[in-house]
Amino acid sequence: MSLRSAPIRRRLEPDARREQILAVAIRHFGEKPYAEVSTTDVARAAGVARGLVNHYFGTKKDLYLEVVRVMLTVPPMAVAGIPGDTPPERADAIVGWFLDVVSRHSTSWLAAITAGGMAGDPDVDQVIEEAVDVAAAAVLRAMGFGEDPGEALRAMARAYVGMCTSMAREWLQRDSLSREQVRALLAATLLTLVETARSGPGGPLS
Amino acid sequence: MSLRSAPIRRRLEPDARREQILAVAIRHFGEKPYAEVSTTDVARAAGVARGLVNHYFGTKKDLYLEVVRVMLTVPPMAVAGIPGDTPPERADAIVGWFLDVVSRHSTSWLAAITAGGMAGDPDVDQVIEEAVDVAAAAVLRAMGFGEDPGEALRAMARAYVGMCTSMAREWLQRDSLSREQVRALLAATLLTLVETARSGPGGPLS
DNA sequence: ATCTTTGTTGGCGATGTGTCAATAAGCTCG
DNA sequence: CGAGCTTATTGACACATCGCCAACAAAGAT
Repeated sequence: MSLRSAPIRRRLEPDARREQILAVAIRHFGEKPYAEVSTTDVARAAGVARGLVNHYFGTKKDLYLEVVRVMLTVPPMAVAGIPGDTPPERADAIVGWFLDVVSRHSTSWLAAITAGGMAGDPDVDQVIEEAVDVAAAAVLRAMGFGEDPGEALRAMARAYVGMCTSMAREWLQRDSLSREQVRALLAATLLTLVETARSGPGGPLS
Repeated sequence: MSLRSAPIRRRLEPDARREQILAVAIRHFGEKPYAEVSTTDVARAAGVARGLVNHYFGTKKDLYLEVVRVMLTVPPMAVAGIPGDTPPERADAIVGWFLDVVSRHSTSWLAAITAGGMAGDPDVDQVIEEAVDVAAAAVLRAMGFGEDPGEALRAMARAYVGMCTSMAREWLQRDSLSREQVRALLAATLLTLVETARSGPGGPLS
């Protein structure tokens, strides 16, 4: 019998093992909610003792944080390469780019971004907020604002990104909107944002 | 010694007891993330055996669902009473009303709405989506659309509500925007939405 | 072939959760 | 006023998961 009921234990480079476990964890957390994924599941699926998961990632939440971090990491993109001279053209271009990126990673990206809080956990929140902030900054840069557009403008851009994710959900998950509908409204909203911001940089009349 | 180290067991009406436990649970889930709240905590704070919590609410998740449901249940409001004749006036009014409601329950409301998924749990998602849907419908009604504005429009309104919550966060939690800034951008965005929707009801040119 | 390093394992203790039979609080009726 | 009854409430049991750590062994070094 060549049946190896006891799979010989194999020794991997730390980086390789870590990455392998992380890959398994990403798949699991993408399919089931946090609470329904046990480290035992991940360990078994990775063909590894549960203790090893803790060894590499510490806490279960730490593992989850790493997963979300990876899921939300998008190619920093070439903002400089956004085409168009007029604001409407540039708005169209950046929205189109955003929709391309999101639709490419659709399931995992949306799963991570809508994890929006894991019921208010500060650490998870922070990771997500950082990702949103990066996206918001990219949008502002692409729309011609400098490297430091001011806190108020960044806040508005973050809220705009919030609307973008909501619309992406409607398009990709609920299928209640077409890509064109999403594109049209997001582009128009972005222009409204820019306009409103320009008319009252520190708030209306302040 | 009048010290009662063993507080005599009190018998309450089921409704009263249920409501009392729920109140305690609301406070706890509003302060700490789901995972860090144990049913033992809730039971002890309510001066009750842990088993009783399960007796009244079933699972811990069921309890949490009830909490979120209560937190997101906003007075159905008098949408009919929204003042203003022109769209800009009505937009201003409804945004103002929304901001009033949110700021009144600020912490608990935001905690519930940003629980956005409890890391992807379908049940929690559904409760939140229902609340968002109700809010979206109210906005559309107030803006003069009929009782059945069509699926596409409802989807856009839901995404708009998503932006509203993002901006509420920026205002109430991060303090990065003033109420006036939030009001101005949300009102302008709402007008843009209405305009975009009217110019292409089934999507641009469809 | 033996030593050394360190990736890996398996189990212990603690904590949290759902369930259920046993208990007693408070009302009713004799 | 006391016995009986209903049922709100308790306490403990069984099970699952988690973080930790000492012991083990795979693969390169000597």
